[in-house]
Amino acid sequence: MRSADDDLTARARIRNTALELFGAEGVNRVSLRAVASRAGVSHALVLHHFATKEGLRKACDDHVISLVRGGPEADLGDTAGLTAMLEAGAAVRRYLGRAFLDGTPEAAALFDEIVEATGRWLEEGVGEGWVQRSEDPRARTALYVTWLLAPLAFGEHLSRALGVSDVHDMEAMLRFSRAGIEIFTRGVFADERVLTAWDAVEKERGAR
Amino acid sequence: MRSADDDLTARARIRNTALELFGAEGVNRVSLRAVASRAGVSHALVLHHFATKEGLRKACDDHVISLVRGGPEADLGDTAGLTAMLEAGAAVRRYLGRAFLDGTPEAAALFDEIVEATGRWLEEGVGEGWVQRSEDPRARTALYVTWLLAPLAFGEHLSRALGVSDVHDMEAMLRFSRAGIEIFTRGVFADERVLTAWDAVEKERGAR
DNA sequence: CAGTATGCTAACCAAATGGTCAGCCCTGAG
DNA sequence: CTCAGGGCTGACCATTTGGTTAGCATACTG
Repeated sequence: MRSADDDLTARARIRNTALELFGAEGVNRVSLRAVASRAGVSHALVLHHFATKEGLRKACDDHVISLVRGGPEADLGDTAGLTAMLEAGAAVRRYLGRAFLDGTPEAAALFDEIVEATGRWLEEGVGEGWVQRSEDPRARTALYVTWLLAPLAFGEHLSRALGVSDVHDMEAMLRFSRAGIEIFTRGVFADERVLTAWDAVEKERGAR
Repeated sequence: MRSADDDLTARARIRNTALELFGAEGVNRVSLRAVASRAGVSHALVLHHFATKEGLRKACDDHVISLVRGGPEADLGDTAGLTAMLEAGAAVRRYLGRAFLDGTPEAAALFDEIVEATGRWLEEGVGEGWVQRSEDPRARTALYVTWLLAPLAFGEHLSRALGVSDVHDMEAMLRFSRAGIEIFTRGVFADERVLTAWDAVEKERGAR
């Protein structure tokens, strides 16, 4: 890993280091000096290349997003981004989770983009009959995407619940993606009683 | 709101203010001085009551968790915590989302507790026939809980996708919970082809 | 009344942070 | 060779941060 890094320009090395640290600790818990020292450069060089800390963060955002966008398969359709997320390295995934949570404009744009693509994909599926019709397609799409991305944010807890040591362990990821597809395919509830109950609650709320 | 706060002890007022700010901005982006000034006290008083910033954070954790645990209905079963989350105020929800993301020990314990309760509930449902049988019950439970909590972390993006202005708008929450229950009840996919495709991919991966 | 705990504050402190600046070193062009 | 420009650094700076301390006021208790 370090030997591979040696080939990179200092600028790229700094960005990669920042990506890693930001993803692991959160942007504002990581100082420029920490990034610099871990990248083996002076902290002034970081500013020299990225002007401000915000500039560095944005560079990370752009890099990660380009990785996700221009992934192996150009088409976001198929499994709607999930594959790209799966393929991305652990550091990138961690960073993405933070970015969505911190609500940077770049992350928001990416989210919206994924929602839009997924919306089209689901709609297409409805037309072709392999996706259920929804009573609120827009909400369903948004929630579907949120759920796909949820493990990025809850990875730590998820892995603990599965009894896996490493948060972004590949085996664990495969396991819960499988569980997710199972839910998306067969649902969780075997009959409509929860749905009915919920509708009753809402009706009562409306009457109140 | 402010008039209601006037009745509280300064200690409680500080905690509530911190809860609000921490939830909105993230713990480490909020200074003790910011909390103090917003609560209308000196920053030294904050330390006087909570000793350290970490102490304040822990007090917030404990408070929020006790709110969630000892909610209206003592039994976490039914809708498995979702109701409690719905009933909790926006500030509390925001804070909870941050807490899960920051991975504090208290949040982790709460998560595990919810997973356990939900696991029992789903198992019971399987026994009684109103919950689908799963091929990996543990993974399903973990994912189910993660998905229930996901809106806490992705609220901002979710509301944007729904075209709602306020992140924790009640109407929006009702709308996507309904969409969620719809998915849990009927699934998303109308046939098993995605599941089958996924299994094929994994088999190929295993062969590799 | 004396004494003492408690809520509270102003002033202060050391450390760390993001950012600036002057200048070194090295390569590549004239 | 010269010299210009980019990569890179050490030293410096203002600001903010979490945390400490001494002390004030008020209220309860003997």
